[in-house]
Amino acid sequence: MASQSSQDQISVWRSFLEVHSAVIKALEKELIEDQSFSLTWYDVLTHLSEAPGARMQHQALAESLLLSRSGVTRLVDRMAEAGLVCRESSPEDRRVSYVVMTQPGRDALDRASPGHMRGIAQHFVRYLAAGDVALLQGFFSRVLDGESGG
Amino acid sequence: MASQSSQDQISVWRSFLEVHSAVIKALEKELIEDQSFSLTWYDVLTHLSEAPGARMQHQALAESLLLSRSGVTRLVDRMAEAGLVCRESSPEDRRVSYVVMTQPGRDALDRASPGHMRGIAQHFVRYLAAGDVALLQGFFSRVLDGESGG
DNA sequence: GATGAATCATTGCTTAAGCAACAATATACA
DNA sequence: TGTATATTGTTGCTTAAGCAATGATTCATC
Repeated sequence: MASQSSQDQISVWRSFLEVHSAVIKALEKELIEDQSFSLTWYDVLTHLSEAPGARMQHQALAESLLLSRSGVTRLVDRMAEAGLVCRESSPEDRRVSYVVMTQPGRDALDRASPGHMRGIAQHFVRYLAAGDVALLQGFFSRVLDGESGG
Repeated sequence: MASQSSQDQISVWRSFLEVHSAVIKALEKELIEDQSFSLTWYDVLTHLSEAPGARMQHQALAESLLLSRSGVTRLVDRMAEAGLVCRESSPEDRRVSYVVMTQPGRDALDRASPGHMRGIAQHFVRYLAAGDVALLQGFFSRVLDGESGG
């Protein structure tokens, strides 16, 4: 039971990185083959679908997606051109503009979702042993709590 | 013990993504502030330092770093310009060129390493509870075995 | 030994992201 | 009220990555 050496811990970190890269690549590939859009687009649609009115400010979207504001501006440009979202300016605060999911956006998400869920199951979830879920979630939550605060 | 719902599993996946993004950003920021180079450069130096003769083919480096060959070509261009690595062509196979760590590269890695290790400890490892290491490593290994094979 | 297929690194082109600077608007406070 | 400060989204510029095509070389098979 000598599994707390510094080497082991670094090794866990490295494996974490490798797993991320491998799984992301597999999922992205599938998503692009099936629906010809990226994981980022999927993320945008998911976040919008969960927001009240399927609408979010650029700022909030950037925070949720962990992207910069300028990144979101261009991302929304592309998705709007593809018809999946549109912009609406706020009457209350004329600086803000909302990103709103369109019906085609909803449809695209509905089409992509089952396959993507299957992909997550196949490339990630299926390797979880009984009891892993709770433990991993605990660990991840501690990281996120600790890192967001400081 | 009802912790195996599909929702929980998806939630673990999402948390995984968030943790990756948050921790990577923190580490990258520190590394750039302290040593003015990126996590990718650090990775290159680490892989080289662990390779026999501190040398690797582009191809092998690309596989280790999970990058494309063209990406590695340009990455090595930049690092060579900074003096941290150099190229050596193989006398046996004149197609291949090795990437070799220089002494400045070694020095840079030695300078960066302690701080980066501290960063990994602070932003990631310190949230590991007793027993998490073995369990996480088990999970990650299963993913990597499964995904590399198919 | 010669020719076709495979492998290695590189290059041109495209895409996507970040930072810093900006303009428009809102808020604070005096 | 008026002026300084902060916030929101956008734009210019830079950086880094991938794909597909290329050239050089090696391998395989006849």
